[in-house]
Amino acid sequence: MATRVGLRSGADTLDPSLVDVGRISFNDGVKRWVLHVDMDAFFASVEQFTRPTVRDRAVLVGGLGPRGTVAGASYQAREYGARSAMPMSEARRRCPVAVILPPRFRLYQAVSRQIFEIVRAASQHVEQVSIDEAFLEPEELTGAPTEVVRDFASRLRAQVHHTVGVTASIGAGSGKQLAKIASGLAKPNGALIVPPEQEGELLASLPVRKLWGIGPITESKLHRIGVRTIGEFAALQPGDVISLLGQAHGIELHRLAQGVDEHPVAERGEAKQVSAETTFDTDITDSGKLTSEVTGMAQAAHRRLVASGRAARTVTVKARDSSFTTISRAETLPSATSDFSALAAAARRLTPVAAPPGTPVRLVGVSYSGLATAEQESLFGNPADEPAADSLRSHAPVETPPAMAAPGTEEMPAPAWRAGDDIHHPEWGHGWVQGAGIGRVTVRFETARTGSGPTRTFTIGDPALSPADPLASLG
DNA sequence: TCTGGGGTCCTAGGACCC
DNA sequence: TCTGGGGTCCTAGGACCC
Repeated sequence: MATRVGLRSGADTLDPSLVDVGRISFNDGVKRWVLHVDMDAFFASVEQFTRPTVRDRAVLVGGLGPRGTVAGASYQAREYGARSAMPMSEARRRCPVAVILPPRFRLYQAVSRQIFEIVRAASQHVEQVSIDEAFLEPEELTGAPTEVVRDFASRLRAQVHHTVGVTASIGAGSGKQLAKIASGLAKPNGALIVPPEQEGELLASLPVRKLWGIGPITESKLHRIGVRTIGEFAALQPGDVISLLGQAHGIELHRLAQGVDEHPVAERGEAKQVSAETTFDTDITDSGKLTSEVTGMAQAAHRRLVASGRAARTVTVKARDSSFTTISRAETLPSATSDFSALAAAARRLTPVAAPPGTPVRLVGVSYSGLATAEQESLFGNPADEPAADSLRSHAPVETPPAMAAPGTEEMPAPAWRAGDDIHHPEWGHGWVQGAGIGRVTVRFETARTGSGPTRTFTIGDPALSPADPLASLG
């Protein structure tokens, strides 16, 4: 059947449902197909691809400190019960054989960019949701039968895998909600195209938690009144939904549960906020230390603010105490600025308000919002607010970043290699640190293109070893 | 086993203006 | 002097997502 698509010969064989294929039409109830592309265990998969030795092994990507959590777990690690967002200590307990690797976000970003180039080439309408997820609404699929969508999805998956070396799963349905649910069900390395006539049944049988927008709190509210499936939720009276979940949120979720989902696939705008935060290995009480950490976060967020060519009007400082209570305090400036000293000064003013002196603090963060483009800053900024010397000051670091202020290192030591670090050796090429023991470091020399490579052990201070760019591990 | 870091959107209340 | 209603801006917190 599908092979006849587009053929115009033999008028008697024309099937109206096929004639529409490939025609651009967004009108009159012709069924739209929304696809959701989701990379499988993205961070862990990129690690497995670029470090062939761990390709078939349990891999946990995440913070190595005492308060680290799992950012990515390979499917092998998931078999042991390790999961994303789980404390790393718990994940290691469940999966002692796992290889633990610190995240290499720049590498994931680079791979992500390649993936979405492919995706954008396949569809005019793309909405990137995160580093590893996107919705598509390819015009050529409007009104297409299921098999045509299936072919499209399998070509796209093959292309992604061939180009970047990691697998994607794809779900498709009449709206974003169903496409997302379908991709989840298709994982790993699969595709699920939900025909229109099966959507209702599929949706109704799923637990409410699967609905996009229902988290642990809303789930337990629904459980309390005996509602466990999306079908049961859909059957509630609108009045009951509103009193339980609120007007806006409740009604929107209720419509989704009933299969009403007309959200367009649309590219997202620029970020509305830029932030940086850090959790300390042990709580901080010293206010001087706290202020310097806040300044460090102000600087980290400022780097990305400037990189995006923007200026901010509102500065927010967030502090979380030892009881996990989070307090935020904000200050809005007269006009948007990208001047570091002005932003950092506001952050420092807010610090004692968010974290009264003496409070044991486990996390601090700085966020910039009320963002304007840098041009808007110069257009609307009030010159009287900014002394002439400001342009000079803005380039001078206000304080030494905390990392460089670490004491007890008077003799300049060799680089402290950590497991997972990228390394270059003039003879052996690109490698990564498998282990760093007393005075020694073991390096595995391999990239995505080499296959599993050899290991060599060096003394820590070996001058032939130098830090390498993670992107080099793509080979 | 105590709970990361980057975001988005919504709500509610107070200040302020008309 | 009191009342009130609408609109906007700002702040703080919470739920949710990956």
